[in-house]
Amino acid sequence: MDHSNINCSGHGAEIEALLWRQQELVTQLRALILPQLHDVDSGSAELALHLFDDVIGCNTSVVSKLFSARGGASSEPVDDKSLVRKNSTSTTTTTAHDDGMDEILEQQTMHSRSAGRKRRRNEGKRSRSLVTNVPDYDGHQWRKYGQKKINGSQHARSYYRCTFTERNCPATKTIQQQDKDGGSANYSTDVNGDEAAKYTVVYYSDHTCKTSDNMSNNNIADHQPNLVDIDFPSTGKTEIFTADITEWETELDVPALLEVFNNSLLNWEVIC
DNA sequence: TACATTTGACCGGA
DNA sequence: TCCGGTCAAATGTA
Repeated sequence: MDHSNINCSGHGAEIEALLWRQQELVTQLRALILPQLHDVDSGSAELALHLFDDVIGCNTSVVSKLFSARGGASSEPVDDKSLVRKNSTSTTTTTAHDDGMDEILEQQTMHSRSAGRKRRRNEGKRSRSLVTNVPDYDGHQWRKYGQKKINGSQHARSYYRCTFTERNCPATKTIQQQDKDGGSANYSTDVNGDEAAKYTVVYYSDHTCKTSDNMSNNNIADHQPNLVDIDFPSTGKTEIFTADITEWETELDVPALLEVFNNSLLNWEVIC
């Protein structure tokens, strides 16, 4: 891509938004395909997961490289609070009590608690928010570590972290079902005409566990991808991509998949 | 028995 | 003081 052709001051924001939209759609496609693919061939599912993550990673890099020169004005959907959070060094001072043993025990308790606590909140972490009907399966393994009733919301928010925290994977996510009375726009209808609940999913940080976990369990040597030719009419070129689709392409009903994408059931939104 | 989930308490930022 | 994110003991489950 010729970066010089991108006018960041003009259409930059629009291009950036489109790139993020693309990324969210790929994420959506991943969530849609992987569960089906996993039932057919877990090996292919793992490879597809890796490919999807690579695509998303490439997209993120493109956005970062193209717009990093805009003085940090990237519209990457990060947590707003992180932008206004000051770099405070103040610490909470413990009120001094003179209650002998009780105070010592209390201080020890307080110390052990605070020492065990890691950095609070998701300040400074990258975040990506989206709305989906299928919040659970996104190709990663999550462990729920909390649930909280949120003010003004009918449903509690669930907190998840990556199962592989022992590998220092910092990825976390929150899932919150959208309120039903917030208008029909927040609810889509499924194939039966029933209202399908929509969930706001916010991902924090990136997975650092996937390469060691997902790929190590599969014999990549036995999983040689096939080459796929894709024509680009705009450039007149034919690019060769690697993909392993022969094993599952017959299992997936592609026309139905496209129809689903046109259906409001998968009306994803990007929350910036 | 090991691992996952639930849930009330704790903590820190606003 | 309120609110939301996290901790960790209790509980559930395979």
